[in-house]
Amino acid sequence: MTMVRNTRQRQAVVQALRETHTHPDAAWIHSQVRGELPNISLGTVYRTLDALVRDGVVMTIERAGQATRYDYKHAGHGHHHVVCRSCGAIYDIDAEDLPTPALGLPAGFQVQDVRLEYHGVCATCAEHSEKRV
Amino acid sequence: MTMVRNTRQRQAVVQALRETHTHPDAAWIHSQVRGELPNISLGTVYRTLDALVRDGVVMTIERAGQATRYDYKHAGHGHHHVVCRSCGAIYDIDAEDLPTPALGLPAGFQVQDVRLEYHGVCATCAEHSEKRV
DNA sequence: TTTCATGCAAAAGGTTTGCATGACC
DNA sequence: GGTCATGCAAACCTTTTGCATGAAA
Repeated sequence: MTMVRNTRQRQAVVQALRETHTHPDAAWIHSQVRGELPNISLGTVYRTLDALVRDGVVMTIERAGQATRYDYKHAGHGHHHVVCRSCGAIYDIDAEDLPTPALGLPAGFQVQDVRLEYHGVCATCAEHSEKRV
Repeated sequence: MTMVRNTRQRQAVVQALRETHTHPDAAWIHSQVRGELPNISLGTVYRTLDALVRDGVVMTIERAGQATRYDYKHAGHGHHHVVCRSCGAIYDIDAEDLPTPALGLPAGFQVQDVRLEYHGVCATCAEHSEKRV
């Protein structure tokens, strides 16, 4: 059994994630939590986020060269993500028919997280690149 | 119209991606391509890969803190990915029933790529962590 | 010949880690 | 009191970028 201590730092990080409706990165969470705990370190934020991901409380949206974005898994609120490659905006879409079946998984693989992401260009960015031509 | 030059470096990167059945990262591709072009730089590999992703020829599998893995999109061979969080292994599963519908997308969003990923722990890693307890 | 890609090396982030200190149980 | 988390700062790794050179069209 993994022992997890209920520190004030951990509480603050969880609270910050719960309250926002955006998909913040570690630096944003850090600056946010500093309002309450001015001395909390970025390292602690990262360690806490890692633990939350391992516990299945939080999921990540990862993009090469960009900061990982974190998303609190509110109960009964399954959704997937739409990611704009141009500006990095992330939208939520409801997961009515989640594709959880996953036949053909490797033998013995234990699924912890299913992520469905639509990558492309949002309307605003598409307009801008049209104008540029 | 974007002008893309057909350089030997570009050819070599594409060939390396076509030939492998793994999901290599930029460093692996670099060392591989060096067999033919000993002076090719890692920067060029990255720039080429970026272009290939933009062109829709290649897709990425991204993990925070880990090197991005690249996957050549062989025609008529749609598949999704199974990612082991412990050892980083990536498996392919066929995309028989791809969840491409995506109702509820933001207005005007142009989808370029749909990625469905199953994250969890592979059989081998699960065994090892059991033994450790 | 003009333009774009390359190589090199340095810089820029983001994330992880070691260690002494402090907080939790 | 023992153990684990924290803060700090340095290290690490991946990826990006500036610039002079070289190769494609």
